[in-house]
Amino acid sequence: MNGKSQGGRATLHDVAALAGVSVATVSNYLSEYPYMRQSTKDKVQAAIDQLGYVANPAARTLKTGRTGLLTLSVSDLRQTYFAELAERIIAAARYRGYGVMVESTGLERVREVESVQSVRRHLTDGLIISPARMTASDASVFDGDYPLVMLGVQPFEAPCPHYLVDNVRAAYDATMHLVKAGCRRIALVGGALSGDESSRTARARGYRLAIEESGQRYDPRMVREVADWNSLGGARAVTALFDDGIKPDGILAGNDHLAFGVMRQIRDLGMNIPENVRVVGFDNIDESRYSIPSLTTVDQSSDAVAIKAVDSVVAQIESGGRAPASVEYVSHELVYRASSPEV
Amino acid sequence: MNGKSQGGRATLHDVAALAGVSVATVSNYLSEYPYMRQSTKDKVQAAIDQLGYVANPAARTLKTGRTGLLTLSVSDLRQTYFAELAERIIAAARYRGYGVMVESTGLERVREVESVQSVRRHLTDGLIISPARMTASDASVFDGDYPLVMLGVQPFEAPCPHYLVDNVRAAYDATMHLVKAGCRRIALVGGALSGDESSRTARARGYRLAIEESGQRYDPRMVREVADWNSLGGARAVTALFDDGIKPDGILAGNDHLAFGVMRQIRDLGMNIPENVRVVGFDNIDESRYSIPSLTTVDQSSDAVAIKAVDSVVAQIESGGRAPASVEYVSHELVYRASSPEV
DNA sequence: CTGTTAGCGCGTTCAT
DNA sequence: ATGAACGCGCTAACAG
Repeated sequence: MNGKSQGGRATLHDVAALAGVSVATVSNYLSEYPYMRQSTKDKVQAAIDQLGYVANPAARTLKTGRTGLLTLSVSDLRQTYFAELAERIIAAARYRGYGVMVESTGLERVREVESVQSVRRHLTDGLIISPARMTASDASVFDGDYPLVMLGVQPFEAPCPHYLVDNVRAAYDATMHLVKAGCRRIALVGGALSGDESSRTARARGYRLAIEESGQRYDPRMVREVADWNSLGGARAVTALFDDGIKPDGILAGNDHLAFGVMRQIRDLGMNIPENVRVVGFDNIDESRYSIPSLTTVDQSSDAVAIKAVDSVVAQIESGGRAPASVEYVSHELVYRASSPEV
Repeated sequence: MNGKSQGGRATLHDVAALAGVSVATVSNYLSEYPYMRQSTKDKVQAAIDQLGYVANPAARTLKTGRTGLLTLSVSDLRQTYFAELAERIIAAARYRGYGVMVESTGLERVREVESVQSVRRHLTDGLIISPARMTASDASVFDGDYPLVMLGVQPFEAPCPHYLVDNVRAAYDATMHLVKAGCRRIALVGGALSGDESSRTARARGYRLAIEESGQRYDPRMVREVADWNSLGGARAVTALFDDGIKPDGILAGNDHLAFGVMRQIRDLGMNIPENVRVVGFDNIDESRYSIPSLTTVDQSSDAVAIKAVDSVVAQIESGGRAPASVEYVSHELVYRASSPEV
């Protein structure tokens, strides 16, 4: 009862036996060990072909401690931003020879915490996580020296490399653009005035900064929180604004889906974009190029984020441990389109 | 130099040593072996807690042959349909105790074929794949008895359980709805008149069937192929139709994104939806509920697909092999909204 | 240049 | 009810 007979799967021993060499030789061949006679190589390759041999990754992992897998933990793949990010991270990982196990946590704190287990239990070699509900009190799950990269605004200091867009600055820039374009009553749809530090609160701060710096009066009623970040949420926020007697002439939306709804409602109220109301979104998702009108939006270069994140985890994996804490703001850029042309 | 000392990770031996029992006892405890003295259990648990012991999945995999992972292979997560499908498959797998490694193949045949390797090499326990570019000549990559589920229309017979929407029927139903609503010049944006069997060709057949059966003249110029399935592609197809002197009063789009672009262009040409032109989409993505006007579309119940797919692979994994070939059409349903109300 | 051997950490007999 | 010992398939020393 040798390896070959059970399960039909050939092992290194089977290959070695068939080729008439030792297992070490086969292993050497597979790791492209240079000092080998061509005739030996040929024999081994022939045996491999004949048996259809493929190495058992579990055995390799047990020996080397590497799985060749990364974990990506995001809150919801149905959010276009995350889908696009995941796509790019998978591509970047693939390019470096890694597979990606994707965890989706549905904005639930417990599941965010649980999603860390895959690395901690060594099911994967490293973790890229963009938590949305974890707080400083959960930070202990990041104890350890496993490779880790954090993405997005967080209410705590990440004990690892952390890549994010400067949301305060991005919202400031977007708001300033509206100011310069002549808007005097600028609303923020999807910001948050209070609560744990998040992209929502950061954007609200940037918005406020720009409003005050430009000498306009800051009015908290101009900032609308939205529960569901889809078009409907955006449309409803617009309705609420007008119902409250506030008539904005410029609207910054928390993401592009909200902006689509905002634009829809503006038009349904009989106003024109950008003539009566200018609209700016966040994320620059593919669809923002094709909306009516096409959407001016803040590009967060998720492509750059993906590459930086993967490069960093992979470097950590190869160096055998956690990299020191650091914060890097990836560049953002306002992409001008029809909903609020450059001035 | 016992296990504990290297890498800081506790092993079964460390736990056994600390608890003063043998490794087998600890293993028994972990597998909830019933015949055990309470005092022993307590000692073991105490040692586990003290050491923060977690089993090494690689060693377990080597022994049991199970990884607890599935592979999901789709063409592009940026396509909303796949993002939503992936989200649901991850949720269904999670519910059954499995993780999901996601492969994105970017509509490249080679990468689709490569994505099968993760199961074949036993990196994961089973594969759910929705290939878009593979042909019958690639079918040999599915040789073997590894757990496999196929999704979507394919130009070959899948050697495994296969779940898909009856695209011919769905397109037929959608087209018939337009016919019954009084449309006399119905166009198909995103169909394909020739080429390998795919959802595009199937939908074109269903469309044609309905047109001919309803006594209308079938005109191939009414079927527009589209390279990029986004709003812009849909808008351009509409422009092309009108440029060719064809003035449709009903348009069936290959997916919702195309439909959004179709609607945009219709409106930009000064026509109203649904008064002048009715529009129907495919997929029922979240956004279709919020568009202007909201979109009548074919729901493919990707939730049902996800659950069936995961249930099937898991059953195959647990039974130790490939399930026999079978084709199951999951139900589809026309969701009526403003772009073409029910008649 | 190639072969021998000792584990990686766990599950699982078989004794006791 | 518990322990001893082997082997899953592979890699990495080291020996020759």
